[in-house]
Amino acid sequence: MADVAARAGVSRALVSIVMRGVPGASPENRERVLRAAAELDYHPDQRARLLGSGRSRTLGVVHGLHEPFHGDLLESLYSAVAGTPWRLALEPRGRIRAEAVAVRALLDQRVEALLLLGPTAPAADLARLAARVPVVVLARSLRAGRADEVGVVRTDDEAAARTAVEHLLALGHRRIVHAHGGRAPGAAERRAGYRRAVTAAGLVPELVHGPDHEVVDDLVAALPDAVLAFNDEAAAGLLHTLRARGVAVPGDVSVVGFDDSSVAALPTVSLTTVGQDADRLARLAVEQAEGRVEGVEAVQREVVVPPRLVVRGSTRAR
Amino acid sequence: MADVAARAGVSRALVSIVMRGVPGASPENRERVLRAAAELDYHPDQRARLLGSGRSRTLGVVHGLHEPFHGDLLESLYSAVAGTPWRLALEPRGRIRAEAVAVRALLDQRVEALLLLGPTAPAADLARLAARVPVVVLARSLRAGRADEVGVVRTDDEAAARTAVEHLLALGHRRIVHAHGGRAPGAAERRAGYRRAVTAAGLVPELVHGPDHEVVDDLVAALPDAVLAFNDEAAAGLLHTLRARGVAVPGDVSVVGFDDSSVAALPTVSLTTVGQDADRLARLAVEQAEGRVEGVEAVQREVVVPPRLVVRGSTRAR
DNA sequence: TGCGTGGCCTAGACCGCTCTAGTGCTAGAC
DNA sequence: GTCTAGCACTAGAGCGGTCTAGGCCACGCA
Repeated sequence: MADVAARAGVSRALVSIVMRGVPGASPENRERVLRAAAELDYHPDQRARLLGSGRSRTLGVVHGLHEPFHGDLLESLYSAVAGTPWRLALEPRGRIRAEAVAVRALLDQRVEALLLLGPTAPAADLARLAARVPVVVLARSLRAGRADEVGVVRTDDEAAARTAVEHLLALGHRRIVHAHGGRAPGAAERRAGYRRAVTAAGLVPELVHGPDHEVVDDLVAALPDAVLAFNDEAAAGLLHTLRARGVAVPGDVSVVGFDDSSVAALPTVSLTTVGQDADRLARLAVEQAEGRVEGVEAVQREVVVPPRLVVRGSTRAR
Repeated sequence: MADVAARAGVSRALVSIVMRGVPGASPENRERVLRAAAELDYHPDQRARLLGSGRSRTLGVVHGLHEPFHGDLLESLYSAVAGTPWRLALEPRGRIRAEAVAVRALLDQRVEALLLLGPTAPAADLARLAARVPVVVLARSLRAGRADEVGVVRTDDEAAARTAVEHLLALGHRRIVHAHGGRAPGAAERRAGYRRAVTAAGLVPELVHGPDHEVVDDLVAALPDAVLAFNDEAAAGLLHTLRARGVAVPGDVSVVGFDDSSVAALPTVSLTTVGQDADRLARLAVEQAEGRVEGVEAVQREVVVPPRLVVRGSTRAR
């Protein structure tokens, strides 16, 4: 920085002003400083910059290494912070790296808020964490009351199931089976949405747990009009197994998945699915984090985002 | 830090000594400082710490957001740096975030070396980058001479193809077709390995490009003993298509993939595949980066890691 | 002429650490 | 009894920025 100042014939303070892009420098000097910086290939040290200004302007993100949807969310988070003064610091968790380690690393970097993607920690731990730093949880629901200080941004799983059922009903299907996800996150909401939508149509809910061999046997024996799987992996597995047994999809039976993961988009799979709106989730999460950092009063505790139906080749009218 | 020093009744310098875990403090004072730190929930500011010591002790990692294998590599990288003084800084690249942006962000953090996972930049750019900071490329090969300053750690793709062919030969298969990957990274090496191994066994190489519909038609019409696909996705697609057409895998034909990705491990897929040794790649990459940072003379330019055959349910003896 | 006023610029404190160059003290060597 | 060595500890100068307070210099206006 001193070198740039010397070369441009100004003080270090003026270099700082120019590099930050704030008013307070004449056009000539601004130009001169920028040229000197370019010639010396000078780029301000991010760490020093953040240290000097009292704050870090950094949102810490904890994501799972082996969850494809987190990749989508991260992509959307980066576009959500583009153009804002915020930057993102990533710390992954995985098989050998615990969530707590990732959080600790972010706190040691003095991030101003934490964005936790599908956190595994119990609600009580999250509440304790939220007492020290603003926390926004993405892609996981948290019972109200347990952790009121924690912000939540999530997809409306119940609406997602309802949307899927309504799509199938619109195609003329009547007997719609739900292969549910047991105790997986979101599974309960999806079951509820399924039940409600099916019942509302005057039909009877039929639930089976995950598509294992026996379940598939039963399905093949008494083929329903459509199957609503718990997620895309389950749906894809089901789809392949059914086809291997000579059942045409979507000819004989329609299949719907959840998540709009990359599996669903594969040409050989081409799965109709209900996806999460990653862009919107990300944008809302950043806004929520920002609001909490600034101490805005009116920050909602929980924001629920409607899902998006993606129609592909695994569903067809009766 | 001053608060901790005051509470423990020592100087800030001694707190620094204790927090860094270096010798120079009496057991009593060490204990006292640690207790004070715990009571105040004091954790040193990472940025200030790195700023103060001239160096950052940080390896910058650029990874793709939508590449599952990078998740495995990251996991291995974190275990490779555990216990060393190094930390990792992640910057992802994706559809909207260019590799150059990620690299710039890492340089602004003053990382001491760059670990690029499957970089997309041309070799010339990498060479230019390597002139400014030590660079190690993972999971991509780089022609020698083009970028001698760039370190490379990669899997031996040729050996991988050879290993796969030898596995199939050992099972008694004779007519082995390779559905190759065209100009994808590593595809050329895999073709070469396939050709060499097949020819060495006195057989004739048969190459087809990717498993599209016509190719599958041809395969079904004149069923070979085994098919070696270019990667797991292609292999899984092939597997499903063949089964849907009534061809038993591995009963009628064996299928082998590449990469040992998560697809291959799915119970419904259960693909025999040749995988990359992520742990070893990661360890070697960290060592190489470390060597380059320390200016060790004897750093190899390219390190090639042998692949690992993972036998699952898609291959069977004739 | 005197007096704000605002734009441009600089000196220097400060952010929260590390690290060098000491100081003071005890103990062993001669 | 003096020297030296080594240990425990501290003062204070950085690290590379930001930011506050203030200086200087037109310029407009009474």
